[in-house]
Amino acid sequence: MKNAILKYQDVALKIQLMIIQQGLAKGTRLANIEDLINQYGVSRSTIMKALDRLERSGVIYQVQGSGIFVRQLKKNDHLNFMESQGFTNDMSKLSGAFVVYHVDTIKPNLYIQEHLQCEAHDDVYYVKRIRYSDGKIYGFEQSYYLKKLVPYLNKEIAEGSIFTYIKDVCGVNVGFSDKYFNVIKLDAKTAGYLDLAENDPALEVEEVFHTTAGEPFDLSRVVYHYENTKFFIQSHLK
Amino acid sequence: MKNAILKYQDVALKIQLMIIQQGLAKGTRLANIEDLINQYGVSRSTIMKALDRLERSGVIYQVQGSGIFVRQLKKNDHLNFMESQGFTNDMSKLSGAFVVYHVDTIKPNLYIQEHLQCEAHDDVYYVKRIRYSDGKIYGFEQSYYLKKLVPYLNKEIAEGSIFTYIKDVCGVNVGFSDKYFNVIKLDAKTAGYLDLAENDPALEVEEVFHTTAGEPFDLSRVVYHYENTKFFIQSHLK
DNA sequence: GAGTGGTCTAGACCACAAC
DNA sequence: TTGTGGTCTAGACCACTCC
Repeated sequence: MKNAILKYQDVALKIQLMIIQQGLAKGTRLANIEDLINQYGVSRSTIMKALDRLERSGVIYQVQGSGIFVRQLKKNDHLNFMESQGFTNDMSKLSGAFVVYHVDTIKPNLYIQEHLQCEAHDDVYYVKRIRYSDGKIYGFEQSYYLKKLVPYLNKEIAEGSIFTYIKDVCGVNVGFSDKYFNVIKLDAKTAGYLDLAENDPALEVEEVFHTTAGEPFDLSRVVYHYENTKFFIQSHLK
Repeated sequence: MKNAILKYQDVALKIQLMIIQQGLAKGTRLANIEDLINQYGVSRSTIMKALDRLERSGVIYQVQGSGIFVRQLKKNDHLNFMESQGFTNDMSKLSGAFVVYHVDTIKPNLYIQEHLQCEAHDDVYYVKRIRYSDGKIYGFEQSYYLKKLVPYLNKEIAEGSIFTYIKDVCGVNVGFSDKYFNVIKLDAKTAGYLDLAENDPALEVEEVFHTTAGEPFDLSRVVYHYENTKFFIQSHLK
């Protein structure tokens, strides 16, 4: 038995739902903290924590001495770069699918060993696939999963959300990730996968995912199609 | 008189400093919360808030039931994509400089009006400049600042950190930003600024900065040199 | 000055990890 | 079972905005 409902998560969810359902426009002022306390029957700190979460996820912004306001500008044609997990992210809403080329068990080379903090004899799942959506190619992914933490994987699973599987079935708790990215000119082979020409531009993203316990379990490299993918990040500098 | 030292900021800073000064490696366990409370003479909540900040900025990670550990993997050749403000960001450490082409007062077109939520008659500063560092071109920036909030700007100021100026001199409190980006093929003109060829790849980042009060004050478009810039983000999915 | 968000405290209790 | 981080409370007081 895990995941008891935390009050601040519950409150955050309800406030967000309320904003969406009522279709509140950007800049709309919400109830003040005192009212929220009474409305949800929780302590001030709990409300503050809920609001903190909503603020960091870009739903609201708080202005000291003034109020709490709706932020909310969702560009549906842009991918949320912070919430992309390996590949699955927002696109789950779309009608997309994967074409899976490989799901193999391999021995990691030095580069993979270093990033996954494992030994040469440890088994690693190698997944190679392409993400489609609405008939468009979004990107080409090569991923390495530590078998120690992800004991089983096959083509069928890789045709859906691997992360959902990893979390729900393997019981892996995803904690944090390091994301490195840069722009490249495509080589002939990768261009072929993306249905683009050699030397066409692309965004190359390499990411290492860690469990909440700090163990790396997935090294992922995604090359995104430059015409079919746009990204956004809502950041908070306060 | 503003910016009284907040305890949680102070504690966060001291812990981070300690990690750096002692050169603690990734995975090193820190003192437990009880000890931190005694060590810094503050309440549990204050410690927790300090740790929360450090966790979100990628310095540490906390594992329930186990401890607090150093995260810290700074790739110095990568720019922190979350902390890049218009342009200034981490590079401030470098020996870099700007070449400023324009600092003009203009009337905003419809596109700018919409993003800065202003009227056609409002004055806007238009800044066009290039970022150099170690003899390399990092990127080409075009920025629009609302004169209402940034009453003065000139070429000399634009040769340094505009954001530092805006914060310290104009008293603008930077709150949050919306960042949109994608990969493009360079047009001839922009390629010229970056010392690249037409159709070479580039990362195009458009960002709208808001004050803590939620007012947009800067619309910025930066095109980064694909060979000279790499980025990283340390994210927290918990 | 009234109203609103932000900081800080002390302490109870819960959830998870390691032994 | 013990230790450790995480949640939640009630309440005092501070900092800022707006009238």
